[in-house]
Amino acid sequence: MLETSAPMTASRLQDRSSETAASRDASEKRGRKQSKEVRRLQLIEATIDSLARRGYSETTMADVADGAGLSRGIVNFHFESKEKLLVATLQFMADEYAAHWRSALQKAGDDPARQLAAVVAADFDRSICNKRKLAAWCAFWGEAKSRPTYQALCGARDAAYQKVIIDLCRTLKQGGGYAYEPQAMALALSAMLEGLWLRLMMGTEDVTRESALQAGYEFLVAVFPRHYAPAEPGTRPGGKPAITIA
Amino acid sequence: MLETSAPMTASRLQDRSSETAASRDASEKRGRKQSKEVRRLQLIEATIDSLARRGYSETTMADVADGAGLSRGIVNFHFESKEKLLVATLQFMADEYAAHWRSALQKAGDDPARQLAAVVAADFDRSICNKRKLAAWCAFWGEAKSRPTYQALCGARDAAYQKVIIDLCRTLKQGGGYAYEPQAMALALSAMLEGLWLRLMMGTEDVTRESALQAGYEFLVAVFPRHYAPAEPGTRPGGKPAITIA
DNA sequence: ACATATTGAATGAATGTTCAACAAATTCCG
DNA sequence: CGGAATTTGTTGAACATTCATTCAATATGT
Repeated sequence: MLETSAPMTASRLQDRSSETAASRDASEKRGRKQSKEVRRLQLIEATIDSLARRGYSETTMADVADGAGLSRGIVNFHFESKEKLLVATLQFMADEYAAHWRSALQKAGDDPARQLAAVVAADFDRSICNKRKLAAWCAFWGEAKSRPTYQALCGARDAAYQKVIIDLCRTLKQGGGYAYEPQAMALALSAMLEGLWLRLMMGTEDVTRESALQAGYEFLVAVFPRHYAPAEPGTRPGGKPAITIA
Repeated sequence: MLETSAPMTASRLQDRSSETAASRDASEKRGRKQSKEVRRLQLIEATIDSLARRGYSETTMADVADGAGLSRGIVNFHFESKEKLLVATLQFMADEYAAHWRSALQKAGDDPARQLAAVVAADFDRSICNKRKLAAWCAFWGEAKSRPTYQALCGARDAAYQKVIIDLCRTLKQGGGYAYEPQAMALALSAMLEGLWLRLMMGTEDVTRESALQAGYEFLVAVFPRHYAPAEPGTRPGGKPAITIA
């Protein structure tokens, strides 16, 4: 359950002398101008890999370089230092996450109930929510308290995200006559999503992406009963987990 | 907001030559048999301090020894290695956490609604929920994926905890005629608690122990409306956050 | 030819571990 | 009881290892 989305991981487990998927995509053909940016991405991907496989404290420059199939000194050429490589990696993940939920929000149309459900579902999308990425996020979380730079980037669910969730909760409250404080409800919701990520990363128990999303939906159904209803439980052989927008 | 609970922290910020609080408690008087265990605790406290202040990756044996006001080689005498010191520290925190929620559960009496509220409240007790401890937990989380030993100990809310929460949710469901799956609801609840810890640790936004507990209570009120009701919002100058057991 | 990208060995700093010497407490024995 | 003998706890310097960084040499593309 919860397989990784990147093809790199598998190949790197067996042999580091063979070229990585990312390097195959990148190399040859390209001009230098382009290649420079591609190299950075390649190294960032290798960093995420290493974070997921070895953890923050055992991620070394050599490991990243090997993972990318390049030489030792290369990282200090493209990124100035290890610290800057890690910041760039975190920035990359934060940008990717933000783009993802914004896109989901937009695709959901104008109905606030549908929008909120879409943002919740987006959190458990394969492209965002896989062992590799979650492990990397968690690695940064663990170092965030003692590093202001990380702290600023580390909230995937940042101030802008929080504002959107609060506004959606407020809108639903007005439209459904609920009693709750939107602020507190939004905090509870986003904290739960983050907590579910943590559980998924840990991999203990039998929590899967599906059961995590299910828990997220149950939350919505319970808190906003006039906007959501559980889909009939019998009829979902393998399709999307169940929720219905009223 | 969210001050640390241990007296050691303050003294260590100014001067490491002066004896630490913990060492003052421990030293003199005691026989060796006793002192050995006390030393271990002293070093474990210093480890938690270092994890909170520097993060996992920058916590060094020298820093722990200095923090405890002892010499460099001492840690390898009481614990065999750095790895074992860290495992012992994590074990200590896990035991402490488990003892805390079990105690809260027992004190809550026989009413399941009161029990569940008590377990939620216990999570935000000063003795458990302070910057120092939360930062240390998070430091371990960040390394847990790549270390099976950590992974086993790292779920503060472990299998036993989860079972209790599920059972309480099931009992409430039967007594109140709710529609939710107890398993999923318990997952949502405990994930939210963990997520709130994470937010508190990050210290971003204006999340405090009080507002986090408030969010936890709002969850209970929303999900189990026949068992909980929000206390009247106007009347709490500084007392416990508001919830009423029906 | 020139600029840019890449290599890999050399370097130096940081850090976990070891250990011989030392201190303190406990036991042994006259 | 009192002073050696012994066990236990502690120190700090020495050691070996790991790792980020540097840089002269080389390769590649313009």
